[in-house]
Amino acid sequence: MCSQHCYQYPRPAVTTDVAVFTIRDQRLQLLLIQRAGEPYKNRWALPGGFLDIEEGLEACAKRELAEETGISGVYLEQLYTFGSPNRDPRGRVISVAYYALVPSDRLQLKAASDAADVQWFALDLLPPLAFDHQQIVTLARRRLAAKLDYSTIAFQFMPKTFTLSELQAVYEILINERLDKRNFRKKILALKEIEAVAELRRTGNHRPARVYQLKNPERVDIIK
Amino acid sequence: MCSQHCYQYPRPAVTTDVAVFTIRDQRLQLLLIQRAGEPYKNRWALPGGFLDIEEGLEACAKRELAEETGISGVYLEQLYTFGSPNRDPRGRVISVAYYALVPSDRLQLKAASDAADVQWFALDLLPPLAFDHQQIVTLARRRLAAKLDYSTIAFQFMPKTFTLSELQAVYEILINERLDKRNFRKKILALKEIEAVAELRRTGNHRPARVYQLKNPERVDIIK
DNA sequence: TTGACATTGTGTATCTTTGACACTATGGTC
DNA sequence: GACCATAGTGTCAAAGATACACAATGTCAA
Repeated sequence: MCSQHCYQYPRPAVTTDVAVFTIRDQRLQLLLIQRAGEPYKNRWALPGGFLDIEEGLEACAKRELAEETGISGVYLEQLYTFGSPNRDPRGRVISVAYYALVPSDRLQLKAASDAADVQWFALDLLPPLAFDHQQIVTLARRRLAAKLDYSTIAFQFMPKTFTLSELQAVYEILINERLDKRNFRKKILALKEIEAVAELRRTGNHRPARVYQLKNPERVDIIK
Repeated sequence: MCSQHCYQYPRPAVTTDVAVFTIRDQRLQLLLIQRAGEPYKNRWALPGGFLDIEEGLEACAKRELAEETGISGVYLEQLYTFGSPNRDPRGRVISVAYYALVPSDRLQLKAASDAADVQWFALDLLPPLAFDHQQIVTLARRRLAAKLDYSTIAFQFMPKTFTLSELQAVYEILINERLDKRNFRKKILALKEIEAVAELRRTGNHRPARVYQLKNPERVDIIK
């Protein structure tokens, strides 16, 4: 018996999956959802799902991300396409993987109803993941590290306004290394990507910090 | 009436396409095939075709490349996945694009029978291409240019053995700029990726050149 | 055989970039 | 007003990148 959609040759199913990173509690963290159904029931997995037939790939990634986690309007970039014949026990499934970066002031996940099954995890304490999702995460982490060196991608983790110390903390977490304050500020300001705003930020009993914002918040530039 | 393969939800077709580059006649060139059937009949297009249901993505790219052009055993890397809903008039088709680099001593294409429809084109003199293939080519060219700076990818254009002058000529073509001979040699030799072989190369009435080969011919290293 | 030719192969000096390093400025709190 | 905590600032040295010119070698022809 035939289902509704029939083709002369067999076709793989196509999904998108998204590795969503943020910086939370001074750590690089990844957003996972707990699978409700088979296969890999109850395992944690990347948000994602099947491509609608009339929908662009990036649109699918954005839609699934919004539906499953409530996140939208964040930096999103295609990562790699995974298509091992055996990566999904249900049959042939091609996954176009994306990664996304969420600023630390946008961590609120979707409505409490099923918030239990959406959760941030520190990247070095991930639970076992469904499918080949660990592979996707590893590749995304590598790409992120590489792009730090030659692009302004790290700015995508920042809220609209931030201090240079906050920015430095983000870089330090991402590369897992301490940086020299003076050299860091020199290098960042030389990029001419950020500008000071009028306001100062006072947090605690010490000198307040200047506050900066991106000149082109959406844009990620290739530098050097 | 149903064809043989039926699914509950509609599925896109999945193809791979490959942008194959080489250096020929002192120019960067691209391999194209002329389409025999509709759509875009008689237009030039990238080699590629539909994914077999049991076949890995890279395997598909390699198979199509071998079938359509006779080329195999060359450097091949996944580039990007294109999936605009309207990129193919036949319906929804996702294309996983690859790019490949062919050494200049392996330019012989497949058997003469249909050699007429497989041809090298200088990259700056491409005919109009089918589908969104021009977009794929443009992206591949950009990736290639970027990788020149931070990897040893250019070596993949070289035959097994080559002189430093030949290598320099390849770099000059790729970046479209003259390079200083002494600085170039210094930088290349510092990579420790190539070693001299015993032989010398004599071509013309002048001093013969030392001949080098890659220490790890398959490998492309990230440098710096 | 020797001189002209064409290309190979080599070193140094300068400039630019990167990295190391420590103290003063400012506002809050007691 | 003294103490505390973090913000903010400049210089010197090392390393890396760039500019630059001539001697070495084999072929060919006279």
